[in-house]
Amino acid sequence: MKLKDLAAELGLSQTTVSRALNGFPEVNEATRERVSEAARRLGYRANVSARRLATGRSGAIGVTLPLQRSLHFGPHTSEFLSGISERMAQHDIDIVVTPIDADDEIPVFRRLVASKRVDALVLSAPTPNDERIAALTELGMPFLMHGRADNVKIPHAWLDIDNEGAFRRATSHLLDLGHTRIAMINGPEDQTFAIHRDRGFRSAMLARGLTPDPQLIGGGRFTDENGFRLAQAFLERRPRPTAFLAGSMMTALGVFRAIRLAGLELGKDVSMIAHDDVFPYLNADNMVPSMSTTRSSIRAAGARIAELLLQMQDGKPPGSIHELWPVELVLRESTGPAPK
Amino acid sequence: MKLKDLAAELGLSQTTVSRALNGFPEVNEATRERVSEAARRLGYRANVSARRLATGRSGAIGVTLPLQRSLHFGPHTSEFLSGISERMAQHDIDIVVTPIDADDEIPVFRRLVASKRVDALVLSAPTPNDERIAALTELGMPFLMHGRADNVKIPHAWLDIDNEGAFRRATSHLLDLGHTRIAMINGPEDQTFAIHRDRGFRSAMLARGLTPDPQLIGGGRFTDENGFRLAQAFLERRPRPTAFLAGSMMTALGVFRAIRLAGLELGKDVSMIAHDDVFPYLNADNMVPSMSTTRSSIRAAGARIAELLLQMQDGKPPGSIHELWPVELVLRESTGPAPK
DNA sequence: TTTGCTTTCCAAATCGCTTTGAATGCGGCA
DNA sequence: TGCCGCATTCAAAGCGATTTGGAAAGCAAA
Repeated sequence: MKLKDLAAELGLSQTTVSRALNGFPEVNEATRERVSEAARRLGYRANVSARRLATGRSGAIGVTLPLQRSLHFGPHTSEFLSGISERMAQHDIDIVVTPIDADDEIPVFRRLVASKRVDALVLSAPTPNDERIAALTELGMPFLMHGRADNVKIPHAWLDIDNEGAFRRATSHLLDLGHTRIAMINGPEDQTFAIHRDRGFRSAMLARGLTPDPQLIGGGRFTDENGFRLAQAFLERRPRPTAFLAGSMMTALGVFRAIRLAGLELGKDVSMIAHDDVFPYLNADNMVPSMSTTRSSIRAAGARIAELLLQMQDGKPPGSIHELWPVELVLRESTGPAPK
Repeated sequence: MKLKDLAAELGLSQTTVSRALNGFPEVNEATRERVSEAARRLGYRANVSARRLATGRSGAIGVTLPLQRSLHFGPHTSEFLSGISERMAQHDIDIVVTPIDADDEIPVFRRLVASKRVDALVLSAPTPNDERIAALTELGMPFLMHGRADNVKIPHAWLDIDNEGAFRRATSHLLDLGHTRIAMINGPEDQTFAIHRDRGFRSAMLARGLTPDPQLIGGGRFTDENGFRLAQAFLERRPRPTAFLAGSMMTALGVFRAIRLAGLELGKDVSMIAHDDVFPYLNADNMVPSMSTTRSSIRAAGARIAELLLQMQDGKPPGSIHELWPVELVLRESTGPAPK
């Protein structure tokens, strides 16, 4: 069943049928109704390839799946994709996942652009001087950055959460509770979100006249293993830290284990605040003790990114799209007053 | 830069250029070389929409992202997608993720088919009488099931892991260690993989003349919360179970917590074997105690599925594609002899 | 009746590729 | 010389939509 058939069936021209279905004003309402009804009845759907060729737009947006970085992007993927795709499906826009080696991103972009495979891209995990921004801008490929690159002057769209503010507040709270030896288990050092968190942590400490102990700061992948190793090392220092900041729920699990293994009790001997991206399968509320977190739904971010991309397609200039989301601080049982 | 331009640049016809680039035999090697060189130099890439329209194939395969089921599919997504997409990228085939409400899958399939958006689909999480199989077969849309539907006679392609065998072996091993009160924390009861695991568990028990205690069997989502709740309830029974089988690493985390909270030691007072899909961010080896697992890489499954889909596109009949992967039993510290 | 607008619909061009069917050049053979 | 077969190359016809530039019909005003 193609447009031609449908038009023949209705005794109308392809033009009219096409316009009727695509909501053009110059077609009689009665005709439009008749056309839609027939389309529904006969199960007609426009061949997307043909439409894409004719309109010059691919009707798809690309989401890069960084293979190397997948170690820390991993568990986030499904939530993020769900958020984006649910919204896009309503607009009949495809989500194409494109695996990318961190090594040769730019050539891949070049190919994507040349083949007109996607109308826009969603990038993740920016570094401070992220060179992808310049590359894509030059190639004329619209994109939205999930996160922020710090030092890039080129105007571009981004959506980020307030990592710095979140960790400043979390740190301040721990300081309020009397903790002074606070350990920080951050993410990969080259990522801006980790840098921002570090900045928030430090500024809160400095505001109280405290200097963060570099021996109590670690970074790396968001794996439980990494959390465990770092926490274990930190706990061996004397005086030992009385509180932990963890960059993700995965690392928090590892820290948790290290604390227990050291014979300490979380929420009493040691406090912890972890960042929570709100995974449905790993709930901070249901841990024992329940985990205090800085919370921001990555799924919601995905949905919003979809919305913003749609606006960009409608002509909204990328340079005007900057969203910085506040992060909730949710206090639960894993934080308590510093032991005397 | 389009085909026409490239052809003009070279002083050749579009036909020849197209054939040269697509590896047809009837073009002179010298010409082909000249064409490829020019294409490379000028950064030519075929417009995918045009190609798709001309060939009638979409050059994309769809991966359904079940929104409801995402609770247990969630953490697997990125690994699975990476596996598929890495392989497909080499063939210039897009991976389109399609969010699907469990409620109205069939209409979505119908639309997918009508719009010729994808050439094939990957389905996940089958139920015993999975009605998607009949629907897609009728619609003429090729697909590959990740998992198996039990009672469906229609020939179709699938790749599954030997859940029954895995859990039979795991159970047998626990029995060998002297455990007889074994608790089982399975997945969602309507899913075949959960049913198969249950079957493996029961058959191993029955083979030793033991009847599984229905009070020690639970199912549900693969969340740490669910694992925790069920394990806690099971541990309150008397006599209490001395061993656990957990359906996923997420539930295992919950079970772990419940065991600890009950003042018991994993690997000594209580044993556990969990199923491990090999997430890079949650490593059974690095837990304390390290976790004995039934292990099967979901990423490898994704890669293989991509391979099989390619074979299907080359004409291999779906009914001939059935792969049942063995599952490793990896013994670590979480399993020990049953306490006296 | 003619003219000038709307409203509604249409024929044909176009998007950039693949593919069919035919043409060209050339050496070999009768 | 003339014909055949082979290796190459080409012109043009699709693929199925959108879109441009009218055209026909209906109606009001001149």
